[in-house]
Amino acid sequence: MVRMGLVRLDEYTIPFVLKVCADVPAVDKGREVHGVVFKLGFDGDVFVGNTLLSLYAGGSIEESRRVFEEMGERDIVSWNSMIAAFSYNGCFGDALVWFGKLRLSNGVKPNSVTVVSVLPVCAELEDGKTVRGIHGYVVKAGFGSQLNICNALVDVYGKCGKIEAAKLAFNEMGQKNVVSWNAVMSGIARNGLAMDALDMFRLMVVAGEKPDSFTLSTLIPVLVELEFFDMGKEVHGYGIRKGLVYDAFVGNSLIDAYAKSGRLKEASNMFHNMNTRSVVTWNAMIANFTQNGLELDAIRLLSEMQIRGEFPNSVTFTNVLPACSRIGCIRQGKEIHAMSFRKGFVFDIFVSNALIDMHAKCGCLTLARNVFESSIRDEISYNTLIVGYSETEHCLKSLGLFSEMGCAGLDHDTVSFVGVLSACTNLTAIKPGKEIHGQLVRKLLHSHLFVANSLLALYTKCGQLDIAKKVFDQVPNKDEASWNAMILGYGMQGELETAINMFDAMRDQGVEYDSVSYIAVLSACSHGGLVERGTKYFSDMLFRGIQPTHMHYACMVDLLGRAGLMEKTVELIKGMPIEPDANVWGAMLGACRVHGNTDLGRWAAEHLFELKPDHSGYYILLSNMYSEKGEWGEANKIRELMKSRRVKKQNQAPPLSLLGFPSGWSRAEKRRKFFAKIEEKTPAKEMEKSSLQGKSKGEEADIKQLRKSLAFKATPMPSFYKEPLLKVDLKKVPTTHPISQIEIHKTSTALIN
DNA sequence: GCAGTCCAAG
Repeated sequence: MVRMGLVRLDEYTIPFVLKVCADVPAVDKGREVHGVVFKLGFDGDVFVGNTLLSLYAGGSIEESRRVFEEMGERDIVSWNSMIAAFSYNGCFGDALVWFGKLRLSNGVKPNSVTVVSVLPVCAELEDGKTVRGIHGYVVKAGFGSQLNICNALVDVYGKCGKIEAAKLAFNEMGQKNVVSWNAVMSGIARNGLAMDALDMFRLMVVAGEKPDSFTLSTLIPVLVELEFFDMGKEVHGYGIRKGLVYDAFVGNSLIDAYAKSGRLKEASNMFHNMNTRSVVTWNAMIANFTQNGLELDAIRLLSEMQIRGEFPNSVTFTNVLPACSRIGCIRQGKEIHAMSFRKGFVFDIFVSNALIDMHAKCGCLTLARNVFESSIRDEISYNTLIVGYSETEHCLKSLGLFSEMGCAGLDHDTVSFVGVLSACTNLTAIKPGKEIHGQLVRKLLHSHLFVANSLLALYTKCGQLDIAKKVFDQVPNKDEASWNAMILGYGMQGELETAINMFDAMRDQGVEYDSVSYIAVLSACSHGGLVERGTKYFSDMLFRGIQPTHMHYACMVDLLGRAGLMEKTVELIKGMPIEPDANVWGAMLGACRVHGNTDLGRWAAEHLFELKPDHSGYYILLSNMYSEKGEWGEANKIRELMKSRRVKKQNQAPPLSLLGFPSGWSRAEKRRKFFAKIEEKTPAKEMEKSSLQGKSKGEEADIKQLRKSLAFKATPMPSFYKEPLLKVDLKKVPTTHPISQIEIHKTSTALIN
């Protein structure tokens, strides 16, 4: 660096020194020189002023502006420097305003440098109108034959969504180079026209232009979009032959392509063979793991990238959060939340939506709501929360959000409808449900498969089989869930013959039975006391290799038990390969009650006392069984037992299994209860424990190790997030039994991707 | 002697 002490500062040396200060950069030294300039009275000189502008271009807009204003005269370089400074500092609006001022000023005219500086600004602001204006100016001013300007025009038109204009500008170019082709292709691709982009690529090859690394990194995502994975492999081969795969962009797109086609190993190979890994590389790899069910590896990679000195960004968090909720790493999820908060990523709508989803999926609806309330919101934010609430006892909030969404000017889509209908189903709220059905018909969405399935769930749950049937008949491509809903509906309504006929019709129509279909038909059989048929269906199911769940066993116990086949029932329970749950024992107890079998009833009840210690109904039922037989002593004993265990008699309906229906809370209900309980006590600990259930020893050790080794430290949630923002407590909603929507939830999972 | 350099990935 130049020692200023040795340099005589005059109007000849000052620009030279200033240039050095700008290049190093040593802005503070430059400021000293600026002082000298001022003192010597050179600040009116255009050339000196321009050098000062270039000194401040990288940082202080205010200083640049002051220099500009204090300049005695300004030339095009001064104006261009100002526009560049605004653009560099992200002040795109100001850059355009100054471009406007320049056009209005007398004497100075924009040149080609101005045009290439302003065009990227238009792209940032997606301001197609201004591009058109600039295009006109380019032609008028005679820059129309400059390749780089035409390329920039094509590019910016594409980025502003003006595809036709981009194509036109491209076609009008007298000569084209590879950049022109790449620009027009990427413009088409980024506007979602993957097929057209591929056609453009073919034309490019026909025209004899050699694809370069830019071409490949545009083309590969296009092939992914079209699911042309084989072609992707060909492109990979071409990249290898031409040495283009060493390009970071190409490598990253290839990782993504292999990940999205489920080729985990190829993606990993790409990752390991890359010599420069950027945050994008890590993100692609994390997405690879999350998408292919290796959630643990996704979370592990988040810490590994930090160990290797790469900082996660908002995309990293968006990709890793779904992994956290899926394997119950709520603590990691919360750490990411805190980290996003510190880094300001919560202001990124993708991150805030992923956070809402993560909290909602983990059952922490209050946290989800807090993020929602303090972020900018789009359709996905609303949908995530609507679906989240619909699986809890606060279903009413789904309805509130659904209408709020409309008031906020956002369009309801199929996910919103599925969510709100699921809430209506849980609430047995037929009236709002019908209104929503009306909206669906107006929007022509009523025969959309997932939506129609939600409608079926609603109408069958509310006992309106006739409407359900009409909806059902209108669905063109019914799936298992559609049939299951109807079978369950008829079964619940007691129209057993119809239920069983539908079950048979289902397969005749070419729709395969799934686990739920058998629950539906078995419950119909048990209603009607059709022991033989039920048993046949059960063995049929085993024969087809469908693993019976607790629900299936509960149905069978109900079926056999009600028919008085106690020995067979006991045999079935004892032979179960899985531990019987409250549904099974509840069905057993119900059967014993019907047949006055206190011995077996006691056996079942004792298991139930263990499994559901707070449930008064079972005690009362057993006690009543004894009193019906006149065994008052035993009856009293049970009442005493209940008292000593401090089980309060609640004003609650008996479990549905005792009413002859295979009961048990739905998955959502179970999850809600589970989370409500642990949220009160030790959220993170219990959550972690539960996420280890059903994992093998190795996996368990892995998860534990991972939790220990995560590179970032847990930070307490800002108190801001702890305060519930919703002060109004909505009326408590009675919980209901959403059995008929077991299949519906599968539509609501892929919200954030 | 001062300003701008086009097209790509998660």
